[in-house]
Amino acid sequence: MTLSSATHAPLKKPTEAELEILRVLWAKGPATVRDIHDVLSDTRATGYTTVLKTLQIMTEKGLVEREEAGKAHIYSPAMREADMQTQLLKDLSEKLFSGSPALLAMHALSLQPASEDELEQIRALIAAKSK
Amino acid sequence: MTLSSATHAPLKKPTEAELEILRVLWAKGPATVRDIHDVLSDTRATGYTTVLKTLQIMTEKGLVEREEAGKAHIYSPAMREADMQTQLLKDLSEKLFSGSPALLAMHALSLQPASEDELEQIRALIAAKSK
DNA sequence: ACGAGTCAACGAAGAACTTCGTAGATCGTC
DNA sequence: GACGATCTACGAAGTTCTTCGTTGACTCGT
Repeated sequence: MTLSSATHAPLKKPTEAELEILRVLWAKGPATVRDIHDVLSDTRATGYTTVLKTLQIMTEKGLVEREEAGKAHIYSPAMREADMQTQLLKDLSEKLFSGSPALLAMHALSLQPASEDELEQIRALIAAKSK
Repeated sequence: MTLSSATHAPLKKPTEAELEILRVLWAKGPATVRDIHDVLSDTRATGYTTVLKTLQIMTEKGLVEREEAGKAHIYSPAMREADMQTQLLKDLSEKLFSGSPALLAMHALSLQPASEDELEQIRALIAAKSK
């Protein structure tokens, strides 16, 4: 008995193409297929109906929500960017860092020169955590 | 003109099933199909030939290397776990953290209570960076 | 040397993902 | 009210991923 209310979709991991669309929506806010396609076609060659189809699938999956006002539908992300970040970080930490976000964070820190600002923020975070 | 030498495969992102197999190889070292299947079938129902087929594909992709000594072949990961961690972290940071591993790290740190040991290591890391 | 067990190779089927062509509905303008 | 532009919906094709059944080869013990 798989119960999942109509209001809350059971959250699914987005595919590559879906994530690209979500990024546009997070950056620009609610948008039509045309809006999204215009942004995406700056970077890569992509057909209008391809974007449309993907958005239809994303609606079924519950990744976006659609307002059907007027002729062109308006799409919004169903999840905040921060929540998606959390979800994918947890996923990656489970698959590749023994389920430890801290280990993951350490590896990420060792990757790149962080700015002094960033380092300061991290210090603050740690200070707060160690109490 | 796609040139790619026979020796160095151009490294490809592993799929879910492939990553599971790699995790076994990183944990146990070089192993046969039987070894890997035994480990995996503890967790989930999976057929022997499924594992075999996946390993054959992974060999083509250059994700694993195969030594054909005796009857059963012996597979090893083509990439160290740390390098895969780096690769996937960079990928995620580009897709979802404006290309900033530091931002990613901060988000990861905010996810979970880290142990005092971990916090100490992170402090050390930061100290080294800010010099 | 025969039979049971184990192995790699192959092919095929089904699912998910990506792409896009075509058709039909709708809106604005003249 | 008809034309052109724009939109959604639908379906189909191609690719990748996952799964596994079957086949033929090899090995070991008797």
